[in-house]
Amino acid sequence: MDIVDRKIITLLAEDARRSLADIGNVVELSASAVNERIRRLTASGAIRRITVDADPAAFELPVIAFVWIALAPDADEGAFRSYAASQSAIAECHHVTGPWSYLAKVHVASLAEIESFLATMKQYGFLARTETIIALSSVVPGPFMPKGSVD
Amino acid sequence: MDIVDRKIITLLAEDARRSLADIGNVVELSASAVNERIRRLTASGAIRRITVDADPAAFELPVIAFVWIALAPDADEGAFRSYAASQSAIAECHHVTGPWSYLAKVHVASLAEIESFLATMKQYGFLARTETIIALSSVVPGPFMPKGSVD
DNA sequence: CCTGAAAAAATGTAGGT
DNA sequence: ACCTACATTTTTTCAGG
Repeated sequence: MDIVDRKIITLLAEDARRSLADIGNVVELSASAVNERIRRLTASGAIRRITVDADPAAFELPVIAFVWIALAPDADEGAFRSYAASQSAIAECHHVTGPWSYLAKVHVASLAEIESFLATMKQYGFLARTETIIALSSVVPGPFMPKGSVD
Repeated sequence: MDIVDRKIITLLAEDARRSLADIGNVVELSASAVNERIRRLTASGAIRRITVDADPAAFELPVIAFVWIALAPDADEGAFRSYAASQSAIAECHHVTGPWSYLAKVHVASLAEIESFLATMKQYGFLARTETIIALSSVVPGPFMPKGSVD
């Protein structure tokens, strides 16, 4: 990962459909050299995947919420993790410092859906306590990638 | 936005380099029809951009932090918003319900860098109080897109 | 809004520094 | 590692239903 690799990834982050020739013009390399670098960056895992940033509103998921989670003392941590990974509503979930165990970022259709989302997790026996914060607007929106629902 | 459009975007979210013919096979349309749908979805804003999900570690930004921000009573809200948008460390920033005004997700190289990040915002006169939560690990990682630094 | 085929463009590969 | 040239694949355009 040299400075050119970083530049290439940053250009792709702006627009991953730029041609290799275009990118080559910016970083002063041939299209093949850029291609080979992208291949290496992908193989090494520096590039995880080429993806799409979509509008949550188009998926009728206009509500972003951050949910603090304190896991039930007897909760199966492994089960919680695979549950979180499988839920299409959960865009991110981190184990965090501070008084709560996890922080999840969720995309939902409505406030009512947050309630049923929490109720389901409660039924699974995962939750001790939660606290939900709603995003009213986004100064810096952050990307949205619809997950295929794993039902 | 019908069910086919959603399926196309979801497929692109998994791997935006799939060929139109491939996608067409899945949704049972010709490559041209898929192309035309993607064109429309992009024009309407349902697709914001094709981008890359990168590994923060490759950019030497292994630390994810969530910073709760209470804006100083006399802070220029507009200035804060454009500052937040310009900072490459800030991956997301939302105006939120609850006791804090904003929640920012930041990517940094080290804990020390969080300190200087907060110090800079304090110098600009934006901050009244902040609270920082560190992600210890990520159950569901969430994508990382390097922003070009606007210095 | 779709198909199918032709044209244009981008990507992947080979051989030579 | 990179370049140029070429083969292959993909994307884009367009006539027609």
